[in-house]
Amino acid sequence: MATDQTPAYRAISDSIRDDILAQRLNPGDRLPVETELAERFGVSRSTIREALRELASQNLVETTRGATGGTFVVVPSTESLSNSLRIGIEMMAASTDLTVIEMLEARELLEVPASRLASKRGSDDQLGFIEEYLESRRADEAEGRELIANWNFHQLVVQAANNPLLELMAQPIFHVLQTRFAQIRAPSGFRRQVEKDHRAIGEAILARDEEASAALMYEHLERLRPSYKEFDTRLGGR
Amino acid sequence: MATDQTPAYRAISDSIRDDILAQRLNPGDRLPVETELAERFGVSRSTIREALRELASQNLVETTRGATGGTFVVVPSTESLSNSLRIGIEMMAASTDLTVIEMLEARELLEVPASRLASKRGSDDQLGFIEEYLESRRADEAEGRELIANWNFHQLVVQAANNPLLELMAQPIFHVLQTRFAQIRAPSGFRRQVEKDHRAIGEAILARDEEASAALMYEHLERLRPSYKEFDTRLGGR
DNA sequence: GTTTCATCATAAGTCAGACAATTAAACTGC
DNA sequence: GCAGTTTAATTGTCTGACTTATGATGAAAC
Repeated sequence: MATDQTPAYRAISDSIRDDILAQRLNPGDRLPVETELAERFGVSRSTIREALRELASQNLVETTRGATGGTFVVVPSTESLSNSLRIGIEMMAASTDLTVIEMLEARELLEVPASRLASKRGSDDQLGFIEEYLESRRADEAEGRELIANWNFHQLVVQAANNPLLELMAQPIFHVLQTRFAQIRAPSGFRRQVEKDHRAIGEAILARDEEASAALMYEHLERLRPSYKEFDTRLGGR
Repeated sequence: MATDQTPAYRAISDSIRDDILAQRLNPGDRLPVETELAERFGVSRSTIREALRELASQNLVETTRGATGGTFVVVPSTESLSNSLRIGIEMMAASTDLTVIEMLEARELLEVPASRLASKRGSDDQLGFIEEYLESRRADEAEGRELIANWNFHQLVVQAANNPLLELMAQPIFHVLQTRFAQIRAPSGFRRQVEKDHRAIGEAILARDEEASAALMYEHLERLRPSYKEFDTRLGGR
């Protein structure tokens, strides 16, 4: 006799997830309280709670305590999704499943078009942020400050491309590469080159020159490739 | 006095997640049994279990029952990650955060280079699968069968590109589009065109003609765009 | 010796019921 | 009206028990 196999909490979280995906439950909706869910599904409250924890960590629901509390369906933000994806990619990168070269390839694939799209349809505000960034970097450099927020540039470009999926995918890859990279002191010549590239790309975007910005982004990432490769092997990379 | 705010189960899952990401716990490692974790963290077993459910649904750990059971750190498979991502994208698409056009844009961004890469470095096996697919479709058509497994083509191409990240990202987007699309009966002329495009792309890949396959994939997706757009508005899309 | 089967030990899965903590709303007194 | 207090609702946590799945162990059969 084939027995259950899948634990009740999993079956329940699957069932509720289906309800959400099929839009029988919509963002903002409040689920019944835990005791009622327990009754409905014919299980104990602990089991229900375990099911809800699964849904919560998939960014499908949120719970709050107190009188007006409860469990609510949420629409996952780009940020929360991006974060989950980042963790997954980090794990894959830590095992042998994913090389730095592959990450760089994917990054190029996303950011070159992102640069083009940012030039094409970035809002004035978004381009303003890029301009601000360039200016603040110029100021930093004049005063001999180190690079702190180079973190921002690629993020700003991708955001300006105005496609949430692009942001969602590019962000985690960039973050993982950046984190690995940060463990090693890059030679100052390298960093200067990065600054220079960023400025050139940024200015092309500000001039709304799609092809130039894409080409410059491509060159920039290609220039990065050997360095990443080297740092990778130094880290005992694969 | 600011009290806890974050529940214990969250704090604990965060803590264990940190251990995993910092590689203090590695794939294959077994966590202590629940009762021992409970002691260590000074909480009850239920709280530990809720923390573990969170980690499990992020594909960071797996639990099995029985004598040799326990909780094990796993490296998330492309498939499980892809699946989580799909759900997130589905949710975003169901709310107003993500349009079909944006998905199609992202898809083009991924699949055009994927086609190029597949031509360049797809293994003989991978190209063999594509060939098989084309043949089976030809057979279907000869016998007047409907399209069943057109589902496969794009998947095969992306896999042949041999970059796990590409697969990870392209798959969910494709799947979400496909699911939406499937609700509507496409005119047979449209489906015939799709078949024709697939064959042309596939043959270019088999000939290892990078530029041709990329160009054909681009044209193919561009051809799809107005149809998706139309179907989208018919569905009350945004 | 090897195979087959029953038993056992171990770990997760589930349950019931209680109490604690948090939160917003309702109430009270001024 | 307003400030402070009470209260009700809901999740958070604990305790301790029992159930179920599953590999290991050892005994019996071949």
